[in-house]
Amino acid sequence: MGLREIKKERVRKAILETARDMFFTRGYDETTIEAIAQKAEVAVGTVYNYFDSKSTLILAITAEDTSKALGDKFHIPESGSGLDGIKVYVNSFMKNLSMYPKRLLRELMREAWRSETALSKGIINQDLTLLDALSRLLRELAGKHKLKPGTDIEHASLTIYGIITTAIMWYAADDERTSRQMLESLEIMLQILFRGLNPEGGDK
Amino acid sequence: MGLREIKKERVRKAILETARDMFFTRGYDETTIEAIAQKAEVAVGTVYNYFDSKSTLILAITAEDTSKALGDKFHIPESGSGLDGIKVYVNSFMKNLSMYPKRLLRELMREAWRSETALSKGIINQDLTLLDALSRLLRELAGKHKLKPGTDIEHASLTIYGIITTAIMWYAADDERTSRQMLESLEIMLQILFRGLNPEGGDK
DNA sequence: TTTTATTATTGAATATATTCATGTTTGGAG
DNA sequence: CTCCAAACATGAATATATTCAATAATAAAA
Repeated sequence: MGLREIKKERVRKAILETARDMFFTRGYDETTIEAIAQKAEVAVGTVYNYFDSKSTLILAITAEDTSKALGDKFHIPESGSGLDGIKVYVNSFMKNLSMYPKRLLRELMREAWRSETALSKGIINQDLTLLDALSRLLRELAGKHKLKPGTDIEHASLTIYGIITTAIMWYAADDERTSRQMLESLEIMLQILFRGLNPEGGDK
Repeated sequence: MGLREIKKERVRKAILETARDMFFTRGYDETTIEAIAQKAEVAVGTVYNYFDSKSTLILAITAEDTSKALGDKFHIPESGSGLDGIKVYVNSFMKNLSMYPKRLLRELMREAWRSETALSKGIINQDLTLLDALSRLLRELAGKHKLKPGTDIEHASLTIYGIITTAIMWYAADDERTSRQMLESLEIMLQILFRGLNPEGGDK
């Protein structure tokens, strides 16, 4: 790696860390690009050489966090129902989330919808990691006969994903709501999903 | 109503309709407040006398649509499962949504997260209508013994709400996805929810 | 009708993300 | 070592949401 590359890495990291710091303490809206540039000791234009936009910056920061949080730790307990398997997984995801100030979480939700084609970037993309992990998990559960046979795995993952997303959204939207409360209602919703809503208990 | 009131109504309506028009044709980001003001024949400042911000404008417009769409038409078919009841309801909600250009939908999702306390305004608020309607619906279904006894109605509504929201988000995020596809996968997800994921078919 | 107070309108001023023409640095070729 | 092209950095210029002090219109009082 030449000097040029090294410098580039250094500058990139400086911008990223500075931005992260300021976003977490002051919030996204209150942090101007100019302030970031100043603290990172580069020009405004330089920030834009490294990141297409302010929202790219925050997305880059959080994407890194997410992939770290989801990366390793998900073990399915040998005993226990499918629900237990999911819960273990979801917990580490949520623990990561609760590190974020709510304000920032909201600003993040907002910015995630910014990219012209949201699918390729934005929140959806970050969530592809989650969705993917979920479907791997479900497939594994199905293999262990812990899922109703014939279940459409892709859609089941998407359903769980939707439930998780909803829990997060309500958590983020309401300053009063604690992460414990979020986890509790998430658990109830997952229970409902596993039990089903039909009265007979069977297929119907 | 004095002249003042009448004028006020007229101006408000002019701004709203002009904005609606431009948002739908050019998109939110491409429509400047100045352009709206010009077309509505008022000054920029006047727009701000009526609406706190640009995002307030789009939210006002869509909130109106939503409440219209949800207002009346939801009949629960006498025969049929609980799932059928939900589907009828969800369909009119979705029909309304598919009137929006995707671009605008995305911009809307974004702006909905803007208000400082998202719960009191924003998307969550619009959705309170939906959520409320869902829980009334579920309560009615429970009364008719079309729901598994002992189900936590509030959380069940929230679960369905989450599934709907997810379907909408994926629809909005992906230009390729048709509203038919959205409805199809929504239906599958609801089916999964009603059947449950546990293998035994029962409570477990 | 004239005067006064309240309410509404106005557009220039402000703040900030983003662009871009210009200048500077770097790694390597001769 | 000198010079060149490519890569990088810079900050003034641009665009646009939002604010606000000044002006105008309206309703009520005299």
